[in-house]
Amino acid sequence: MATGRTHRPATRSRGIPEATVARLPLYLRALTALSERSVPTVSSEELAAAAGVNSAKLRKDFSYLGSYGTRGVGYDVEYLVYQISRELGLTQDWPVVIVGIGNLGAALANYGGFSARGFRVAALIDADPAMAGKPVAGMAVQHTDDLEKIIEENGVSIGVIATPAGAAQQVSERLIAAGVTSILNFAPTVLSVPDGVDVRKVDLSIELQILAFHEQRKAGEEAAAAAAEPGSAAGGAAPAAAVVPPAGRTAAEARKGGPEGDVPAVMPA
Amino acid sequence: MATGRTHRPATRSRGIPEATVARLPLYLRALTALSERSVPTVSSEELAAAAGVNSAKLRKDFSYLGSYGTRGVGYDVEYLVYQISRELGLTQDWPVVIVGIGNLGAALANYGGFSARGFRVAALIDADPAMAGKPVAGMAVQHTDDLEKIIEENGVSIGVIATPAGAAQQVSERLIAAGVTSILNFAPTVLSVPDGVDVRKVDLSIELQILAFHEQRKAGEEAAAAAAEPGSAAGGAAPAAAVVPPAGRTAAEARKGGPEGDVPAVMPA
DNA sequence: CAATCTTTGTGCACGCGTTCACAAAGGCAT
DNA sequence: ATGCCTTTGTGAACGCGTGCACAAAGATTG
Repeated sequence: MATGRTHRPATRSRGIPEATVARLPLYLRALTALSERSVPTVSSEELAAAAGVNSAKLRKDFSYLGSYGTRGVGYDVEYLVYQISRELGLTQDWPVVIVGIGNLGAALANYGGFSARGFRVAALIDADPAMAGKPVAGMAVQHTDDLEKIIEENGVSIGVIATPAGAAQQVSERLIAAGVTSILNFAPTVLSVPDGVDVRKVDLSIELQILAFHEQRKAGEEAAAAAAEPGSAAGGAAPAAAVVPPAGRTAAEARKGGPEGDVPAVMPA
Repeated sequence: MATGRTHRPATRSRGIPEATVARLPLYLRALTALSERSVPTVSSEELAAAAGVNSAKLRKDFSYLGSYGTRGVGYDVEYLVYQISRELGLTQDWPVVIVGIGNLGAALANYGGFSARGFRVAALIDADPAMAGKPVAGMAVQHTDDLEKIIEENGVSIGVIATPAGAAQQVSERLIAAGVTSILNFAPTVLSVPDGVDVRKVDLSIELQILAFHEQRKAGEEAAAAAAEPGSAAGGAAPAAAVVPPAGRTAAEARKGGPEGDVPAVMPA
């Protein structure tokens, strides 16, 4: 979603499209489930359904990895699990540090999804001296002062930032200076990082806002449809305070008409 | 990222590209920061830098909303904040429910990002009877039995799923049946939902795996570079257990060669 | 009022990702 | 061994998103 830069064209061969890489974990999860049920083989159609994608897309994705299927039969589940794991680099151990042990950081530390699949939480780091030494998820929280030492001693190359927004940029700089080259950022800020460092962003607030947009659009369409056909019921859920704008062009007008004084102070932070 | 279907072409006019919608919250955040600093206007260049995007892209994004800028000057911050808020539907109140009050659910309930920006946590719901009544983030957890009632009474149209993977599909079905039309899914599962329901997915494990892929690729390139120029230092961070594969074509060979017996049991769940 | 300078809004081209549709490949039954 | 049937792997077309580059628009200065 938010990888800082396009990856340098060097070593362009072997280039697996970014979109494909993003789907490999999905396939892997579906395959793991099949593997646990001892299913020996799957067709692209079945696996695609399980992963929630188009079967043609899945086949094309796999074609970037090599020719792993058997025509007329499908894919060997175990073999594919191994190949994708290897491709994603999950056959090796990835120590990660979590910086910022607040609500979210603690939840992440406790989250099973980390420890599974080759990721090992090497350290929990927080700037609050009161947190230092306190156990979270069975591990003592360490102070930010030791960040560099921790990174280097554990050979950490992946960092997770769960600090408040204000601290995130500085933390990222320290992580990077200490050797981290991949960052998963939960803080609601845009991190600016040097080339060669990958940043992925997880932002709850943004996701919700995108949903709100679609929600509003649905409500608008529904209102328009209801206006056209007033007899029918309201359909889905009625929005709470359905301040549905007159549903239509009103955007383009109004603008520039009112002075800037009419702008209500919208939302705190 | 994971919106189920392309949105129906009906009411295609006004159609703001999905990619643009996804960036609007970013712009809004940057604008809000400027607004707090009482900055009256911004150029596309400045704002783009703050949001971490290309300025041409930003201008094109804004052009979908209308012509809100003043040539030679830039954009009026307050006015733009209002316009984007309205476009995203943030001028109205969106009650949300969080289902699954475990580690993550509790952290989400406490997370400030929800209450800000027009989203109000209407209820916390959990299937564990022992949780019922317990206060989390200053709010009593309610039992799943009352899910439908809660949704309807509060006019909730956005649901957040933070349950274990096994429960997610069923929860989503109940939410949808009760009237929810947008879901933010934190459970590591593919939800299958009817048309007209938007699903967005946040999956920590997937994000980490994507980072691992790039990490591995960087390590491989670095090893290749080091091989070519053995005198230089290792550059960035040395991967922990650098089981760097012979760095090259090895993928295409080996396959089909070994029997399926050599596949190690990779990762638990 | 005219000239200059800044910044927007957008036409255009390019590249990536998705999807269709089908030939090639392999298993399986007869 | 031969033919049929299933499923893969991929060529090709299409559409979306991105970024360049520039003309139009407005402010500002003399």
